[in-house]
Amino acid sequence: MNIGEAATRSGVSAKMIRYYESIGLITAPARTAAQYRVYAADDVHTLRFVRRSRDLGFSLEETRELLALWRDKSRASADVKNLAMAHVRELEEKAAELKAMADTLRHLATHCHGDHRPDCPILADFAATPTVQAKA
Amino acid sequence: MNIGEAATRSGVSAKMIRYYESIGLITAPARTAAQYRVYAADDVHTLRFVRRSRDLGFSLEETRELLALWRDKSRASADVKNLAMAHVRELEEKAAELKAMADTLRHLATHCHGDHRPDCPILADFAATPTVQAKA
DNA sequence: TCTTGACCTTCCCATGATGGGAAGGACTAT
DNA sequence: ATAGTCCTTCCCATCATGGGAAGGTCAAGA
Repeated sequence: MNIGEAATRSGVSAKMIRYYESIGLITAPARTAAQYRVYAADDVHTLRFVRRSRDLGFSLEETRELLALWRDKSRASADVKNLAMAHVRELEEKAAELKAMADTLRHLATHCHGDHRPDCPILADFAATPTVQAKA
Repeated sequence: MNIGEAATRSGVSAKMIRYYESIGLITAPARTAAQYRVYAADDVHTLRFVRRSRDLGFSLEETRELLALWRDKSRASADVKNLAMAHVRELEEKAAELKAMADTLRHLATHCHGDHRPDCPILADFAATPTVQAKA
């Protein structure tokens, strides 16, 4: 099958398939005489794996590791679990960070009338001279 | 004061100050005969405003709007509040998305022994042929 | 006065993951 | 044969930030 069909079947755009190939995430497929890439069903399987990994927020480098583990039939499940749990912690940290930003803003907005008057504690806070604060 | 001092005082790197100027987020300051940028205390104030906005997750374009509102002494607080609340929703959506990813992964990891054996439901899930699923 | 070191300037490049689009060749159905 | 849809490679853009080179400037100390 051509790249278009592989894209449709895997949910990975043709553009991305070529990119993944260029960075060595997936192996280069065979080509027709006219240089068209030719994919097998198994390649679609791999692309779906990548898609799932990306959907769960793994970076391409992490996905590369997961692919290696997937292909290594003798891998230890501990390696996979460690990678996954490290990622879970990253995701949760990031989520907590966003949540904290949202809470701060929501709090400021609570005290903002939200009418035609110019007075607004949100801007007042932004403009306030801050005490030294660390950046996450 | 020179750009280095403005950077230290505002918490915005010199690199970023120049960049913000180049995209018109902040106005170009006066220059010495040797082309050194010269900042006033008020400029540091503006930079701090930008910094605070960025720390709360506003994009540079949103920050541009907030700056305009800040400078417009006759703004309606409703405009500020709307912008802030729209951003709060974005942040909360994003946070929920990350949390969902983390939950899914944590769930998969729960059923993974995490020992020397190769068997691991995490990879098994990744490799499973998915039913059609929408991407967020 | 000269030197040194810390500052400043502009310019280019890199990141991560993705998309847009141009120019040109290949294939398919009418 | 012709149109339309696919494919190819190549370059550019995004978003916000940092790294670093090459070269000019300034202040302090010998």
